[in-house]
Amino acid sequence: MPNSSTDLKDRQSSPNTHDDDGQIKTQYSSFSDLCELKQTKNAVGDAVFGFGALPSTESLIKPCRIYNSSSQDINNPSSEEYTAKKIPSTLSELLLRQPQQFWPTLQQETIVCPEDEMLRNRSELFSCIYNQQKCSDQQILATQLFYARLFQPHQLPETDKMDKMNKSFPGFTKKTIIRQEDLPPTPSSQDNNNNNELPTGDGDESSLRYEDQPLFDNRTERNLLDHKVHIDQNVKSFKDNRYGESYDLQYTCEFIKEHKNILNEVKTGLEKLSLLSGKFQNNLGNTNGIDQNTADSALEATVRRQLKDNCKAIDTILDQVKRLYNKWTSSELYYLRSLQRLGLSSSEEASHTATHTIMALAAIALSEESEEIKPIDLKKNDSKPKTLNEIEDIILKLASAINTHSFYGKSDGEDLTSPNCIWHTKKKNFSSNNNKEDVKNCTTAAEIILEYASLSSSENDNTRNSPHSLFNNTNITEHPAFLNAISSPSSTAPLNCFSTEIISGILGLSQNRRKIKPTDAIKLNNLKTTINSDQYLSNAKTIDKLSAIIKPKSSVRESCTNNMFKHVVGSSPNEAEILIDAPFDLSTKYHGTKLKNINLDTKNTSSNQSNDSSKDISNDKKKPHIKKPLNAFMLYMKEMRAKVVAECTLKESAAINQILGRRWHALGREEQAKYYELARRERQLHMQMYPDWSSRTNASRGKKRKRKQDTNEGGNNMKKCRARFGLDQQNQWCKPCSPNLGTISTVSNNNNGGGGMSITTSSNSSPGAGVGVGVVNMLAPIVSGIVGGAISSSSSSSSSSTSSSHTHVQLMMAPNGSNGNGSINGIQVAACSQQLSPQQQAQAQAPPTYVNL
DNA sequence: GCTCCTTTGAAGCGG
DNA sequence: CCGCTTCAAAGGAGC
Repeated sequence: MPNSSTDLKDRQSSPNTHDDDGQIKTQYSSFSDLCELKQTKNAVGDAVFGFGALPSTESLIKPCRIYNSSSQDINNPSSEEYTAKKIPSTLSELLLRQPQQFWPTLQQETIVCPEDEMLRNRSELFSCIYNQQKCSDQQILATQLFYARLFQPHQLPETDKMDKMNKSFPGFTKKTIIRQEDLPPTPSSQDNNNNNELPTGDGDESSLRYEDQPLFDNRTERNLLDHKVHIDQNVKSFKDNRYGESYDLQYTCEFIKEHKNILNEVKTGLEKLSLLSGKFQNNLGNTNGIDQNTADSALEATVRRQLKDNCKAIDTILDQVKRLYNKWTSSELYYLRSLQRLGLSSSEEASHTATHTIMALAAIALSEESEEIKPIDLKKNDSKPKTLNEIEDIILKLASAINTHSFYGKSDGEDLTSPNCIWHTKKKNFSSNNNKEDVKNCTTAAEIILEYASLSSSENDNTRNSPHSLFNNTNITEHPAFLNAISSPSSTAPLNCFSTEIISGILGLSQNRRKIKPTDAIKLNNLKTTINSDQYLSNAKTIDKLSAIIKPKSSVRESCTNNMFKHVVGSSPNEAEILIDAPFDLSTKYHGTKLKNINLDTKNTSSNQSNDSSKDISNDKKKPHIKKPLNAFMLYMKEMRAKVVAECTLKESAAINQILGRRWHALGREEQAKYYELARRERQLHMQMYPDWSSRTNASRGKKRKRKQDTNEGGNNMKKCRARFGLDQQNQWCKPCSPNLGTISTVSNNNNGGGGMSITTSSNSSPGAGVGVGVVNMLAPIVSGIVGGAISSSSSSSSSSTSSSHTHVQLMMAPNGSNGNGSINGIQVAACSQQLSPQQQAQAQAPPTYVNL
């Protein structure tokens, strides 16, 4: 196996080796190492990955071949070596075949140094993913960045980590991703919202020069700079973290997102470039007839030929970029879904670094396995494409293995003697950190309860008397949820969900978070989770006993155990219906803030332990709130918000959302379709998890019932434009909002009525306090009616408002054609309603003027 | 600490 | 079926 004995630490000192083909084979564990390798000549690649050329489509799309071998026998199917070292056709095949080969568990008693093994295994997987691909040096660098980022933190002690990151990331941001001197000369200094000064082209002599014409305009550069800022912010967030642990997961998620963002930017840039090239070609063709000069014609012919070639090259690259984007999208999806299935959160507070790392790696590696994205030409040659669940199962299996390993492993400096207490594994901060507060926090009532439960559970199984046998590979504790729970520091883990997972893991209830159905599509069978009825009963008794003990104690225990035990007990076939309300916050799929909130809520209650009287009341109130699945736009917003925030100075979400709304409409159909598909999956998953849930469930709880009565007029008008444009863009406020500025917007009396132009209005028919959420999408006739004076509140809730709605209309071009909803014929109208004074109403009825077109 | 703002889309409800 | 309302996310701002 290639590099099987290579340690990442070694690689830091000798960063690169080459295989027979001269390809970079090893990994770079610091970004500065990567920077040294930078010899880019390809501006496109630089724009994509900061320092490398685009990977070829084939190299990144095709399934990874494992274990190149020079042996002749390896190619002979009849040979023993072939059998032993048979090259799996795909990475997933390899992963499925023998996970222990990569992530050995303690069952393999030959393990002497789990840390070394882990590092080796990681590097092996890495090799599996990329070594066999025909990548040039530059091509592989980009992905190496990702892996270096993933690998590095685990190898370094806490203090070294910080130093290393401090050293590596600035180098990374300056030299690799952005490296301003590497940016192509800028024709003109373009200001941007981040006030980044672009280089004027006269960089230092050591800077690398592009041989080719820069393919990207200033905007791309600006985006790259924004990207740099974003990275810097991430670094800052890393530094802010007390323990230097959380950045890992954060980066795992954000790195994928960053890849996607950059690819998206590149795609946009390429599309523009393609367009410009086409125009140039056309212009060239037009002038051809005018200029009869032979020499010029010959030159034009040459130029035209080259332009044609360039266009072809651009299209090819564009195709590659799109495929890469899909790949990363799939990776992200697999990763997040796998996290979700383990009950883990992508929040920064989660710190199952090893688990997340391997899951991210596996997700990336398997991103080609999906039938949906696998190119046709590859489908016929390779093994059967994996379904989403199959891919996730592979990831979970790997996570299971790595968790078993890391639990005992020395990756964090703990010794090999197994911990007696699963909550204080010496991992992370509890024993090594002197922060007493942490120790105090980790010893919550819930943890004690769970520990007791786990011990009780283990007592029921004689095979789990010894620490090692406790985590026998075939017993229930192999369940990744359980393992993850174990490997996570309980002071930072989200208590409710996390605890539920643990209890379920103890009980061997692999799918505790939702009602178990025979038709359940999610399969965890290959996790070898075993449940027997005796075990269940004994554990159920334990839980009952615990509940009895705990209940009178405190509200925190009430709140902590309420959910946990409800689900555990509810997992009984007889009581499965209790699971209907099993709490699972879908928001954990994409970021853990909600999970964190849950956790915080729980902890808050813990500070109020004396409040026994409110126990019953809180018990009733503790009904879980299952949120709606995100729709396509919401998914888009989540993904793009950070980018928009980085690009502009606007702070308020309302304004950001407006921009996002416009961008959403400006999005191509294909792009939108991607989010629609994602949203569809979300809904399906949500339906699977909560078959009995409906949005009415939430509504009936009366959590946030909106007031329907409208308000005293004017009260919130100021707020509207302020929300839209922000305080620093008051010149864009409408007249009612800003009497001094009075840039009254367009009052458009277009009577298209849905004919040639579609008008999307965001109008609160009764602006003011009450109808905050009552944003109504009105169609063109309504707007026309409003503007034309036939003013009637389109919303049923605005009866008391005596003043008319003024529609603030903005026309903007939508690059895509008609989509039948938001924009037709490329024109889109965004409108916001405002309360108008009588004068303004008169103005509103004046002949239309069009602005902002 | 709660609510509003703002966006789009999905779902539920009433007519 | 149509139209309206609510709620998903986000975070600054106002109360």
